[in-house]
Amino acid sequence: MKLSPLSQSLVLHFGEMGSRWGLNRTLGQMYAVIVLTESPLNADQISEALQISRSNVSMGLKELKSWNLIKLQHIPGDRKEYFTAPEDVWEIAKTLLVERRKRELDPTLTSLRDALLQEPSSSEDEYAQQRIREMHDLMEMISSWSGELENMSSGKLATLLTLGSGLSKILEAKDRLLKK
Amino acid sequence: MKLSPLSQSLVLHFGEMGSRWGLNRTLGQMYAVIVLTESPLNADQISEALQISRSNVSMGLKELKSWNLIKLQHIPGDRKEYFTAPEDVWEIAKTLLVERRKRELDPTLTSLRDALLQEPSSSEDEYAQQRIREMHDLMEMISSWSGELENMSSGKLATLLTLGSGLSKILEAKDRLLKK
DNA sequence: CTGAATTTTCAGTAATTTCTGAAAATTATA
DNA sequence: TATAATTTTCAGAAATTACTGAAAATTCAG
Repeated sequence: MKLSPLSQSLVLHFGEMGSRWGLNRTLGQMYAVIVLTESPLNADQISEALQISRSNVSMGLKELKSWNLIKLQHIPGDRKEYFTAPEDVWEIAKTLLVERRKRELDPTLTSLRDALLQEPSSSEDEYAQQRIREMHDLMEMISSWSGELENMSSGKLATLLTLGSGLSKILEAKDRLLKK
Repeated sequence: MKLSPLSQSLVLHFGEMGSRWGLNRTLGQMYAVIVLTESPLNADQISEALQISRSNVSMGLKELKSWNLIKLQHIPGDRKEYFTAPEDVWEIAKTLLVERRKRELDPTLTSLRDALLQEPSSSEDEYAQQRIREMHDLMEMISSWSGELENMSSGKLATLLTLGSGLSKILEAKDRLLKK
């Protein structure tokens, strides 16, 4: 499978961004190819399109599965496994949110909680625990809020995101609103 | 400067998380020490606390400055430069949001826009552009929404985050609410 | 200015991460 | 159940990233 110049350039860009997104270059490239191609792809096609080894593709697919970013499909009469991305980009975004929360927030929340259970052994420790408490409360809020978003329908998410500056106004009015 | 067991264990944790947060181990550790210590720290103290070379600290501080995560202070009678983290963890969170948007979203938005300007040269390209359009619109929304958050006061942000399941209710009522 | 204190830079090295090919494991058809 | 197709694993190699010490640059008190 050969990529068109259009896809090629985006695939390269996703590769460069991959590491910034908590993936890595190959994973970024692989996902770009899968997202941009309408038909389901098998490992050999990905390997050829990106000029990387079959085994590398296998490892990459394993990782993309662990991120829940790809869907496995079977094509009648073909023993190979084929993969697609979800059709709805909102779904993809929500999945990324879930997974990044799991990887970037949850372990730290645990760690902060542990630290709060320790007995402070000096005034320095007391200060540290105070900051730990603040970080913990903040991350807890972000975490539960992100859980909230994860359970919203794409439509509702879109509504929320398009509010723009309306958001502030709504917040000002929220007490009035929630009383009912 | 020697770290207490309490700080030590969190510093190690932040080090491990560093790379997942788009920093790296040393940067994560450095920031943990700075956040958890009440008094401003100079490069030598950080170097000693983390057992890393002075030059490594220098590079790390440069990077933390580029992230706007630390504040430079001068102590009367001392020529060294001292650093602290913002007192308000919400400020830190907002800064992280700004910087990650700049690094993780903005370049891709540019790239997606470029791709949309290309002339599709096949039906495959047309499909690709359709997905690119969806990704672009989504990322644009997230980007401008995050800009919205960046300009909110900590208090308002806290209100928003504590809404929890109230969020959905508010969204349902928003049309009614915004008419006024 | 001068020079001591401090910070920054950077080439080389060390550590980590990613990638490959070969072999092992799994799967599914006949 | 045997075997051919396919996927996965993994040890070593390659590539990338991070770290160090020495030297250069900067800063500032006298």
